[in-house]
Amino acid sequence: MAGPGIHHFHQPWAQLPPPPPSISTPPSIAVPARPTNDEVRTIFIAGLPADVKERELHNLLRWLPGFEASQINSKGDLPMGFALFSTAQHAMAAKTAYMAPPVLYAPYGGYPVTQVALPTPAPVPPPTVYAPVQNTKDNPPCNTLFVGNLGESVIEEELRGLFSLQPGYKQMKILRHERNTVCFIEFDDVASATSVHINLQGAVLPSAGRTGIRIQYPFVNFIDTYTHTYIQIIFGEVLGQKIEQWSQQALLRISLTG
DNA sequence: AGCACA
Repeated sequence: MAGPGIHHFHQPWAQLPPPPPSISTPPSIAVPARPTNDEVRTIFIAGLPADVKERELHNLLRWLPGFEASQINSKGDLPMGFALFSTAQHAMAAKTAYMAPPVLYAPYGGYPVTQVALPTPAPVPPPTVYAPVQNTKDNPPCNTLFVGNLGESVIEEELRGLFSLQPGYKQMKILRHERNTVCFIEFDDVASATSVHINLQGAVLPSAGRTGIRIQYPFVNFIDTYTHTYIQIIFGEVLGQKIEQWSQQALLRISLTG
């Protein structure tokens, strides 16, 4: 359901002249039809993906207090977003909300959980048999390993017993499928994962048959994905004039329009 | 080759 203000402000906004295509000429959008006392209640958002949808911008902003409406101007080469708030304070607060320092993605650690003492898996003697493994297509190193070629008969306790003893081990997840089983193992850091990647490559687990396990880095490295997802904020009294800048990579640039 | 947790 749409916010209460979106319908109310749709008409006046639609009547505005189309905002100019360039950042150098600010649109006169902060002149809503309802009486104001020259407050700046509008936030200007640049750096949006070229295919951004109105709905996506709305979903991004709708939770912010005082949010009334948003719209996208796709006339220029890059889309620009505008968001209207009920007061200047709300607009300011919205800007501040996106100023929050980046939350570095912490796998499995994003929210508080009650620690449950799991039974420590029985330690498994280090594998003595190794089989050659072709690992032609691997992915960039990260702190998590993907393990395949485990066979159908692999015993989870054996997997846990082996990997949980490795230095830097954090946790692992085993995915059992119809015909094969894979698992992910998270370590404290890339170095720990890398040494396991090297040392246990091709290890033959007693329960896994005669072929060695294949250790790879996963397709998707969420740590990289999230730590490199910055939101850049630029404030400007005049649109496009940088006054304060934060972060290195831009997903969004949010300015106050005047 | 089989690739999750948010």
